[in-house]
Amino acid sequence: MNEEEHERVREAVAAIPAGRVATYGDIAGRVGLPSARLVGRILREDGVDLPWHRVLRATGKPAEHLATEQLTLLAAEGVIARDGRVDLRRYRWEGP
DNA sequence: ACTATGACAGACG
DNA sequence: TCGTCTGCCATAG
Repeated sequence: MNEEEHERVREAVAAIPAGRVATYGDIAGRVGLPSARLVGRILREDGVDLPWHRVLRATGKPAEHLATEQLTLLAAEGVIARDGRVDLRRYRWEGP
């Protein structure tokens, strides 16, 4: 991993509008990373100061250890979760 | 060099 | 729709 990619991932995440969400895979594809796992790794490192809570799994469920807080933050922006799962068809951000 | 470990995703039954 | 299995790829030990 190089700084170049970290930087683009941060931009991509920062670009997600409030009230919308994206999946790890969406971000990976958008910045050209080969695996969605890498996005999670990057957010684990410098996710601080970014709207990381707008990034979910492809299933609409957040990562286990973050579930509670992440869903709270999303709810505060109007993103409602059903049974701990967000409706991607409705909130997914497809870019500008 | 090898194995285990994840903020993951897609295929399958 | 859900649980499981397999592929994924950088890191750590």
